[in-house]
Amino acid sequence: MDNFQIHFGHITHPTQQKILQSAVKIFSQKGFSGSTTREIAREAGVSEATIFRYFETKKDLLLALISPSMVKSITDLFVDMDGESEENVLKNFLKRNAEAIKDNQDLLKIILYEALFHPEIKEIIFKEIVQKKTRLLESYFEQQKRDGQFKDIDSKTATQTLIGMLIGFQLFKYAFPSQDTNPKQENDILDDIIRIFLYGMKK
Amino acid sequence: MDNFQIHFGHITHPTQQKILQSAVKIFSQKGFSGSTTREIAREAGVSEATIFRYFETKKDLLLALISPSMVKSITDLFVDMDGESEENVLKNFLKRNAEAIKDNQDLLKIILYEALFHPEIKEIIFKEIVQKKTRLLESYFEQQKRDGQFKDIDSKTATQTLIGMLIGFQLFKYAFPSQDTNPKQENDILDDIIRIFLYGMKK
Amino acid sequence: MDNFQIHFGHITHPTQQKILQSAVKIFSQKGFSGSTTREIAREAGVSEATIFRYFETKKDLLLALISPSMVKSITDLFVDMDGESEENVLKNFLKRNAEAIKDNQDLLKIILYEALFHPEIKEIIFKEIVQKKTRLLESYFEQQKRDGQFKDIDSKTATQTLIGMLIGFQLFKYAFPSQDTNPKQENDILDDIIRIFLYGMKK
Amino acid sequence: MDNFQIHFGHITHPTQQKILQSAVKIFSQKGFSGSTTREIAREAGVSEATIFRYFETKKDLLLALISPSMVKSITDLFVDMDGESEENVLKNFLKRNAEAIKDNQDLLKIILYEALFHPEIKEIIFKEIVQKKTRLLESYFEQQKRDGQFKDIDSKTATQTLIGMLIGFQLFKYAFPSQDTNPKQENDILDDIIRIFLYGMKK
DNA sequence: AATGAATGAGATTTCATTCAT
DNA sequence: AATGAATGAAATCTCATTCAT
Repeated sequence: MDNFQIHFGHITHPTQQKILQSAVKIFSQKGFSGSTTREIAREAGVSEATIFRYFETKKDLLLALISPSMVKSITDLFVDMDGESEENVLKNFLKRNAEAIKDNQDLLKIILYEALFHPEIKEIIFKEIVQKKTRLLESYFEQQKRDGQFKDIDSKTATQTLIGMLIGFQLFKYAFPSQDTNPKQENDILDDIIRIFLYGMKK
Repeated sequence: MDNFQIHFGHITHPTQQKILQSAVKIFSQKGFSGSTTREIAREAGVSEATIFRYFETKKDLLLALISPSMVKSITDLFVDMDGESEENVLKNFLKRNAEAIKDNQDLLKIILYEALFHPEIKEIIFKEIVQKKTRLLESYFEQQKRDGQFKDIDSKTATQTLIGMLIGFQLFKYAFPSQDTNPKQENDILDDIIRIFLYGMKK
Repeated sequence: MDNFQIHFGHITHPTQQKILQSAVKIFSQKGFSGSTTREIAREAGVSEATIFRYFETKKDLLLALISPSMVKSITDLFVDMDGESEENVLKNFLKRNAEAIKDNQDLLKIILYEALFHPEIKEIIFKEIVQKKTRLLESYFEQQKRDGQFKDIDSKTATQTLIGMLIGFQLFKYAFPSQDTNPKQENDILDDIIRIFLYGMKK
Repeated sequence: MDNFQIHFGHITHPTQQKILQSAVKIFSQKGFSGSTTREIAREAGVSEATIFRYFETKKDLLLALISPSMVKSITDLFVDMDGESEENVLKNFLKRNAEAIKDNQDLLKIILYEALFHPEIKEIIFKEIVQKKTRLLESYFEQQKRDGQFKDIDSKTATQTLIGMLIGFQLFKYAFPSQDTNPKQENDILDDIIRIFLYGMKK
């Protein structure tokens, strides 16, 4: 609805595409266990039997959504930290990530929440998302410290803090949207977040 | 297991207590939809019929865990912002919340996950947790700004940012615990987080 | 409600009385299989366990309501056919029966419905109600035929016909009461029924 | 068993037909609440799950039997009052109805008895059966009165009386069949009933 | 390639009944 | 005499999955 139509690049058959898209929609609304193959089939406009032609089990359907290649295609979009100033670098990073999150909110919702109960999903997240982002930021912070720009604050902590800020921003934006938690413009909020973080880090 | 035995203060009957505790354990491991009343009964050492003597439906069992009074008893523990210095005030706040989270991790996991799919739960969280913490922090920030201590950064944003930091900290601590994401001592990490935030906010 | 409080004469204990009365109420509203001992207990203001102190099984509770002595106490009220004229005799008969039905409608509803599914109840009805009424009427008709008052119509048929008329009257009165099926006064209707029957039978 | 195989005209699928027929059989033997879906499934030679493929709930299965269209198909068979003499007209009416009842006894048993506990069923009976028969007879009686054939007896009462007679006849025929309540031939009994009624009504 | 039909296994819920107090 | 607590057994209903076409 307020979501892009995800295209599952490595999947060829249009029926399979429809099923995957419907699964994203239903799973994100009701969770994996709370969804039925019947609903997904109905949403996709196919019979339940058809789902099982393409995916051996319901769990396989979930895992197809979260295949490493799938996750990679989301996270690889923005791997570089660039920009003319520190402020710009971080702002670019946050903004690109905010956009990637926005474009894939339903899928991310599924991934994050099902990770709680499926270790293999947690593993994928950790390897494909957490570690990558973490390393990227950590090495950036190390660089800045070496250049004498940043305080001597542990880079892991700084990384987790920044990611936490991003998550907090998303949380209030998506989880409690109508409740006017913050009337400011998204862009201004991101600017403020960066200000807090940067001035906190800078010498 | 790695969790305190929660005591549901307003519940009188020991059997009911056992059922609630078992429900917390099972729901937190498999999610509400993924759990069966049979498992909960087995865990509690009672028959399934006994569960339904105390809770009309499975959903009612979930809601009993998340009753406003329940949630209140968690969140009301620490309502004051106090301490001799700003640093101390914030550190106290974060630490107390970190402890409250630790003591109730299973229950919080359930609440956060199920809030996604049950609007009435989201409502409770919003009213009993988000709004309370938010207001507390916001008024503290407003005070600091008035006193000329803090920069003129939007208090809502500052609040969301600080909460995000806390969430980030928890996330890495609980979601990816074994993966040595951060070897530093918990206390030191909190100190660093506060340093970043405070120096970001201070004039 | 619109029903007398039946008193189960041979029952001594007040708790047992209450249970029987509640059973009549609930069974008549939902049928035997559709009622639960819980409802009956609640209605009687006792615990379910108490019901089973007085009645070994739920079925025994039903049978206690329909014990021959119970049924006898209803039907024996009016055993004579008397009156100064044929018209009066029949009218007295119909009226007394209409009253007996009115005073025991809930119990009769139960008896009639459950007779369908419990042969032992059907047996009781047949012996205690049908046969008695039937014999009474048949011998009256035989007498009238012998006296040259009535046509030579089979007495069994006449009996069944008259009873049918009474049932029809009751049916419209109780089954479709609000639907204004017949605005006339009850007494006038009975008069008309008797006129039809009597003029049909008389030579 | 002693019943025609009802064909549910508007239902297409043979499995659904089998289920409906089995439901008629079981419900008529044990009542709705006293029957289990397991028995019905066994009788129909399908799994319980299959029943719920065709009928969302057990109650829906009951209501499908008593759908207005179903009831209509029974009662619409005989709507005309015709014949050369009054005697013939009434005899035709009673006979046709007696036949319709015979052909659908199990279903009628269900309808009549469940109407006691399910207002929506009572409603259907009233609209589809009672009102139709009632109107038909009432207008016939009005006509006869206008033609000077019948006494000035209230037409509603006359109608209820005649219907009562028919019910009485059926009752003794079906409810106490083996007990030799009436050894006369069915046809003769109907003749007698009509004689009583007609001579009761005629001027 | 797609599906209508069917179901086994199991989930939730109900309910008559027991029993210790 | 009465009941709160508990439950075995069964009832209704669900759902992922299979299979013949």
